[in-house]
Amino acid sequence: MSVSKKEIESSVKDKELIEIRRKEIVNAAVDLFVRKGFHRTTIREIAQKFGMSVGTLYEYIRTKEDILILVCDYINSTVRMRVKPSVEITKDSTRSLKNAIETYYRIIDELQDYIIFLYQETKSLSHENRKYIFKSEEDMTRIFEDILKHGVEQGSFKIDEKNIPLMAHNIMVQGQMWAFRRWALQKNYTLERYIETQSKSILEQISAH
Amino acid sequence: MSVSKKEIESSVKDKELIEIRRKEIVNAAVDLFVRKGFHRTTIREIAQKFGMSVGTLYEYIRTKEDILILVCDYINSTVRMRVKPSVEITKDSTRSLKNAIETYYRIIDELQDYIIFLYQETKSLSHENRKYIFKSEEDMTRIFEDILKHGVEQGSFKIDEKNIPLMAHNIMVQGQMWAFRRWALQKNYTLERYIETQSKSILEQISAH
DNA sequence: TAACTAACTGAACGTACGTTCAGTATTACT
DNA sequence: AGTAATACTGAACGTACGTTCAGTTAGTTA
Repeated sequence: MSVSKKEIESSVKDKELIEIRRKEIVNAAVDLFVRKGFHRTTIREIAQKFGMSVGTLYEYIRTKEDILILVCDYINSTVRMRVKPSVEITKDSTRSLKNAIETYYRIIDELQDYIIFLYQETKSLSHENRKYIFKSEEDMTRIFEDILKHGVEQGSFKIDEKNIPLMAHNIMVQGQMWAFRRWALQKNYTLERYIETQSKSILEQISAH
Repeated sequence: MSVSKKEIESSVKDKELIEIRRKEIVNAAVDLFVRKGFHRTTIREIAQKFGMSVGTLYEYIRTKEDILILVCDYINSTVRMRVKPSVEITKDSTRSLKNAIETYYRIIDELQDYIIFLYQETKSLSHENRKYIFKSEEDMTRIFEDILKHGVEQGSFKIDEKNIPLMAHNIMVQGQMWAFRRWALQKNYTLERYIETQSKSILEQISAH
């Protein structure tokens, strides 16, 4: 689930309390970060938002960046946790893939503000912490890779072994695009149409004719 | 070319001098912004970088955001100015498209730091100014739309009229992805291979079999 | 009930940085 | 030469904000 949560230092001893308070922090921060951006949001606002004093807030984190890590981590695991259970590798690879795409794209639509936030604020993280985010994204990519691989083995898809990761990235980015290009896409297409069209053209590329 | 340059107020009268000084400002700022991000770069650094005093700098802009506008605008027109002359609509639509994709993707590779910067800092612009950036991006999209349209008319491509803009966006984003997913892609593929594979799968989707 | 500890408070600290402004240098005009 | 206008300078201003810390509250132990 969460990758880095446990690695952020805190001066509070009670592990359970840390868990609770950090959830409160994240809940308050996500909202503000997404609306105003990381830099424009102040510690004071975050603390105020859920009725905690600034001093106490600092008992649960070391720096403002820690909050950003918590938030990025939270967003990532939210997406992943929502995608994973609805994805299944069945015998009908085409159906599996279509289903995975639809699920993922719908979740992106729902969480589009979060997705855009990740695109924009990842760079505010230190090198070390950015790696966690990338890793998490690679995990997601692997979900699609697995479906593709399975389809190739079954003979439903025809993709050069070496290009499977690339294809997986394409599928993901074409979903995320729905969020970060919404100014163009959501003016001209409905989500349903978008999913349908993109699915079709993805399948066209890989189906073994 | 530049969209907003002329609309930023300046207390200096000499139009030509404004042009010159702003070029200096942009040159200094682009570099710093790309390396350190907009927020982390200070006015002082920018001024110092090309040996101008802070006071004078402020004769040519009103706020720090003005510099960001100038820089975003500069990056956009750089990309556009480099793509446009090498794109041509010939009788051989397939060749035209392949050529346009290769040109665009190579430029992205060269300017990848700039592309990533645009993705990340556009949000720091006010709503009004963001529209300029989007508009500029739509101009680029239209280049690809035109090639696609032409190919459809000629019978080389088979795309539903309504999906041409979407296809154009796909082509562009699959290029930009080379920059903002470099942590995954550039580890596993060379630029040449990337261009080849992506071109092929794009053409596969749209060629009239 | 005294002593100790853990959790919490918010005023105070320090500083970094965008912006201004009083003053200087340079050029143009009369 | 004297005046005015334009371009330039950088110290000074103000403030916003991340972080700290001396002190309070509440709970636990003995």
